[in-house]
Amino acid sequence: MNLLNLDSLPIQLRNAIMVQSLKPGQVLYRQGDPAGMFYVVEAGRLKLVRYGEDERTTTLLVARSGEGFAEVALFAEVYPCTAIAEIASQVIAYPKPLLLSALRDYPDLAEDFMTLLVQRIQALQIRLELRDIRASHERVLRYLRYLAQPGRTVIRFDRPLKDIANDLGLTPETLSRALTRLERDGRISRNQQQIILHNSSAA
Amino acid sequence: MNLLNLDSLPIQLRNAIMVQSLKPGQVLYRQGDPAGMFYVVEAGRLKLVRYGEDERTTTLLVARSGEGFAEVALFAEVYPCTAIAEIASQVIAYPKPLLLSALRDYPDLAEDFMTLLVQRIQALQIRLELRDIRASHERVLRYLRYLAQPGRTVIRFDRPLKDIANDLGLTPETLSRALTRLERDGRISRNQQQIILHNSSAA
DNA sequence: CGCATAGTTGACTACGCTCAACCCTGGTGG
DNA sequence: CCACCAGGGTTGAGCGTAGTCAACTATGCG
Repeated sequence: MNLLNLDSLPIQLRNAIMVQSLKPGQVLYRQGDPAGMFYVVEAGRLKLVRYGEDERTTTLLVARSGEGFAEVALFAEVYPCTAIAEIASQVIAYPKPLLLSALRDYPDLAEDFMTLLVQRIQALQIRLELRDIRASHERVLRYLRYLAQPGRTVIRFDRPLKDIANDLGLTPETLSRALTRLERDGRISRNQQQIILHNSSAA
Repeated sequence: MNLLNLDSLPIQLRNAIMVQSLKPGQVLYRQGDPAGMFYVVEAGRLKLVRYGEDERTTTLLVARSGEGFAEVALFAEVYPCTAIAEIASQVIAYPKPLLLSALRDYPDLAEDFMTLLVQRIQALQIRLELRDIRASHERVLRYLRYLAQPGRTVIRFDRPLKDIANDLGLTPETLSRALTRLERDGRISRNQQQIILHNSSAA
């Protein structure tokens, strides 16, 4: 039983899910809206952002095809962040009360969900750890190594560098300079959208 | 049923728990050790730190009396961080396989555990959001407001400022200067270990 | 073809880090 | 009981680096 595998779900939950299509830039739900659904990305890409005061925005998560999000909403009254489609996307919506009762009734499903939560925790911890690296080029390098699949050394960004800069807590200019510096120092190579890591223990 | 309330636990789990005492500075488990236990702080205070390369350390969590930790270990082979007692402490240890099977058997317990995981996610998100605030004094102010109980305006630190500085991604010097600046600007007052927030919507 | 946006590069600024000295407190031992 | 010491906290001076603002290029889309 798996949240991402529709056929494996209990029938009453399976029957209650809905599919929703989103245009690029479309908002799925807003920070502060009553929390009614849990979502899984069927296709496309969404981002979850929190708006602080004075224009600052923090991207809490980028959810890609096959990934779930809004898990926090199951245990809260309102959504703590805003979900926006970065590109055209389809999402599957699970009504909160039904999913909650399914989690009570099916330990397999609950275990699956807990695994999701734990992975989320680990991802956040890694991002936090990244922020402790002061030097921008070192931070970027660590980020790249984290992105690279173990063993592989090539990375292709599927979203604008300026968004990645924001995730890393840098300005686009600083990220750009960090990348050129890493290239100058021979730590990476770049051709068009592709980045190749060099000579390093890819963590 | 509640993880933190021993009497509410199923009997086979209740019988398996162990209490352990720790001296200040003592290590409970180390990053990389095989993950065998989940813990709850009975008394005292522990910190969970990750060691990066070149001396950097990230404090992932400070667990106080009544709080659980090492939840990630239930879904991993090894502990991803090191747990150290900051002061003399007692912890309750739950053997991983027993707790896992209890989570399967008792939906109430599982729900309780999921709530814990979600709270952890939210806390990490808040810390990440804090890091997006560049100006040190604004970051510190937000942190203070976050620490203050809703409605209350007085904060008492129970651990050294240098540790707090590290949590905030600042040096002790910068934190010190940020606090004096906030005081100079009338945003806070200080007397000995106590800080009072002023004139603000305490978020 | 023109516009909007992303990315890059440059010059300047500003803020946090580093290193250093100093104060203060608490603990220890003579 | 006091002298000494260790560690935390504060303050100062100087430096380095990321941010800011600006100009310019490249790319994609209408």
